[in-house]
Amino acid sequence: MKPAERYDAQAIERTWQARWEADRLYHAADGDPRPKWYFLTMYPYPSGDLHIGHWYAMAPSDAAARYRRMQGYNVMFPIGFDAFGLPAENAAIQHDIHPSTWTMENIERMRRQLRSMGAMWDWEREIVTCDPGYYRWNQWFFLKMYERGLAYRALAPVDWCPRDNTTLAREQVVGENRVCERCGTPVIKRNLEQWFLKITTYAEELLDFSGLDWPERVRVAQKNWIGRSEGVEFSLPVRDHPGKSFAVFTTRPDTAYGMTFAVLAPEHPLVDHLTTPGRRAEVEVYKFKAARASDIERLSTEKERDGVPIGAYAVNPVNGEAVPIFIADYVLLTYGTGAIQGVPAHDQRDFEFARKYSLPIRVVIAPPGWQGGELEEAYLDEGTMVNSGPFDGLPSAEGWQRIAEEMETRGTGRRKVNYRLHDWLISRQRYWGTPIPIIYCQTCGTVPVPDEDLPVTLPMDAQFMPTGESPLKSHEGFRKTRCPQCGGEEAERETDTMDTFIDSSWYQYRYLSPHDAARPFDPKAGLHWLPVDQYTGGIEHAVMHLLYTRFWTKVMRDLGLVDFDEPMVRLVNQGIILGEDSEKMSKSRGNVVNPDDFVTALGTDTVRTYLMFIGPWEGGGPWNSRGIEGAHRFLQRVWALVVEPQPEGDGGVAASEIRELRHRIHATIKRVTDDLEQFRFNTAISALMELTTALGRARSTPVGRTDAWREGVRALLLMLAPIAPHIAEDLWARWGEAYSIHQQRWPAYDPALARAEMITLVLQVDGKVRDRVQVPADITEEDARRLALENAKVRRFVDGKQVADVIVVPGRLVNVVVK
RNA sequence: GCCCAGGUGGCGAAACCGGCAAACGCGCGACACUUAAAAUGUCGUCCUGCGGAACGCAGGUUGUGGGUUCAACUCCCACCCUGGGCACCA
Repeated sequence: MKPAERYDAQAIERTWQARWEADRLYHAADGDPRPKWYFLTMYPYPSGDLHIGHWYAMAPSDAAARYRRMQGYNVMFPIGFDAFGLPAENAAIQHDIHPSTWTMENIERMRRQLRSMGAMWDWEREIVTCDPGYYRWNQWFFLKMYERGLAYRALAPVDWCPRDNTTLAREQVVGENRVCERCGTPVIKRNLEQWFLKITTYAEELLDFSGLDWPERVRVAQKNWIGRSEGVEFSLPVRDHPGKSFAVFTTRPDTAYGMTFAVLAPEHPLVDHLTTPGRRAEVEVYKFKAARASDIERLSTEKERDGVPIGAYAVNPVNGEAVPIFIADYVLLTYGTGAIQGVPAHDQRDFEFARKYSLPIRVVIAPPGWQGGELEEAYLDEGTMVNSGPFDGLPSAEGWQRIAEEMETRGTGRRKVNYRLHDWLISRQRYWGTPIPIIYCQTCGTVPVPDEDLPVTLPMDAQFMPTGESPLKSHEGFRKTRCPQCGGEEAERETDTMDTFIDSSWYQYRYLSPHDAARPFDPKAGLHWLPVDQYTGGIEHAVMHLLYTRFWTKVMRDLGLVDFDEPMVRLVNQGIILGEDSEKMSKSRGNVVNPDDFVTALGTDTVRTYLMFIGPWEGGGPWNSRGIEGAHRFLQRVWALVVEPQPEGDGGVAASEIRELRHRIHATIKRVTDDLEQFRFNTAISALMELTTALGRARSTPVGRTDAWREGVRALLLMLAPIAPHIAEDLWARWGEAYSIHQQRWPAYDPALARAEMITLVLQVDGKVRDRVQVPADITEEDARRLALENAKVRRFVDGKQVADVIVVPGRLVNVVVK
């Protein structure tokens, strides 16, 4: 007997990765006759190094894709890089390196690290979004939307650092007093002309998830984000200002008689017109304060409500009463009409506001048993209408409809569905992004860049240091241009760039034909591959990215580019991998796990196996450096099973022993198959561990020299292949099977063998376990009952008492109920 | 404040439809192999009490308190705690 070879993960992994790549093993051809399966995992941002979080997202995705492939599908599993964005620009400013250089160097490093994972990515389809060949299609889509009126320009506030003279992203505003992260200057709001995409056009359709196999939590988050509500929008004339009025939206028109004040958002355009001279100073101070606060601050319930009267009065259209107009920061310009009716008796916020400023609180919906006393808090439920003129005595639900009708008849209001969702603001005052393909001409106005002039390329020699403007604005060569319509010289390009969520809204289509110069994707390839069958990625993208890509696909459908409504049929979101201290990994906490260290020490297959074994994928959880040893030991035990010389020996094997082993094998195949279907990698691996132990025990007995045992090893390797692809491939070759294990069919189980012949029947008395007996699986109810009643241990607890009932659960237990 | 997810041994977890709570792994302990150690293998390992003890026997245990049921980690009600998200949404 020669000594067995040791498991040398590094050598095996290097060898097989090179071979797979040379053989283009994972290239997914468009014309393949097998059924297609488009498996997409969210592409990474090239931040520098492949983080353990990337591994946690991608290794199990790869295993699931490999499993699908073994099920007989032609699987496409592409990869690329989300290469535009703020971090590159920050790195550039800090380290005086060009964002492009920084990004491309990171991509190069991450490609190497990604390859070390041994995933079945089809690198021939790689995309990099900062490549003009990619982002020209961002521009093309933008222009299509512009043509159809889905892209428009409007004033919108941004967070602004008055010292650096620059727009700040939310993450660049820090601390409770909201200062610029670079210079510490308090941030203010500034209105800029910016581009929007009309996602609200699709609000109703985006609420429809039928036909989508998406997690409940994502559907709920998107529903809440869209925030549909039904109500009435009506107009309030302003007293002493003929012709002036403003609209309010309410979901409670039934409370209209209870309005005792009105509130405008501090940013409301009418505020300046209506404020009386005596109120102006106080109003200005309040407006400034509101502009300093973040929405989250303004919306905090901890904070006391405050506001300022502007000196003007609005007339309640239902009863002609004049009520004071306030501004208050709890009213947001971006929701509804940016103005509300103040009904303190029936809205808690208005109630607190009215208390603070001693405004009347008029009950118009009587709570049950109400005697006309003062309320302690707003009454929000339905009730009987009072103090409401002709509507007194009506149930409020009916009053809702009657008042709405009356407003519509008189032309002062109309029923309306309102959404919380705003249009998508896509302008960024940044350098490192897709230029917006628009030209402003002194003569022709806003002119789209003609198709043949695309792409509008991002100049590499721009000054991207913070100077106070969009970096492209100071690049004369870029900014100054000729009008494509009139040829005039007095034309300038748009200098803002696009939100990077645009890149990721349609990248799944670009993978189909990443080098196509004539169109965003090849429709023939699209017919074969689309839509995406399975999408995986982090739960943090539950709303924005996943809503934008749904919107984008609906627009593409309306442009005739695709013939389906939803981009991804199935979605699974993994949880977050935490540091060993169960805290979020961060450099400042010092709990960041570097996957490269473990890959070097134990091998990729061990890291992959451990990440999948650690717990349910959708839950996330803490990393444990000790626990990974267990995964490594498991792979070593599989290794030993195949590689170590088999002990010689003789001896008869009973048919029942063979049946027992084969039962184990087939039951395991069933379990692992079911688990992988549902992304339950942890329990799949524990089933494989149990099978490995069983095969290891049988190995040194006569059963270890039977076909049944060899069938078990073969099945074990096949089932291990998606999880630990290198060791499975290597052992497959050593076992004498033909290359490659990754082109084999997933093992099938025989249902008859997967079923157990004997089961453990649990015998209970009053729900307490008193004995367990081995019985044939097909024992009759009658036999089970008799067995229980005759059982000595059961009788000890039954004797002397009366049996009230005997419950038999076939195949599981018998419960004898006494008394 | 609201919404979502979750709370099970020393730790990560399992229990799929209401039917054996703790599979699998980590850690720990004992033993085997070894001159020794590492590695590997075997056995043990939720808590309490009673056994000299292998084997046992009895009771208890899934954040807390109730409820439904022959039977509850699982369903219902109330509460506490943790994590994530957010919108005072008129």
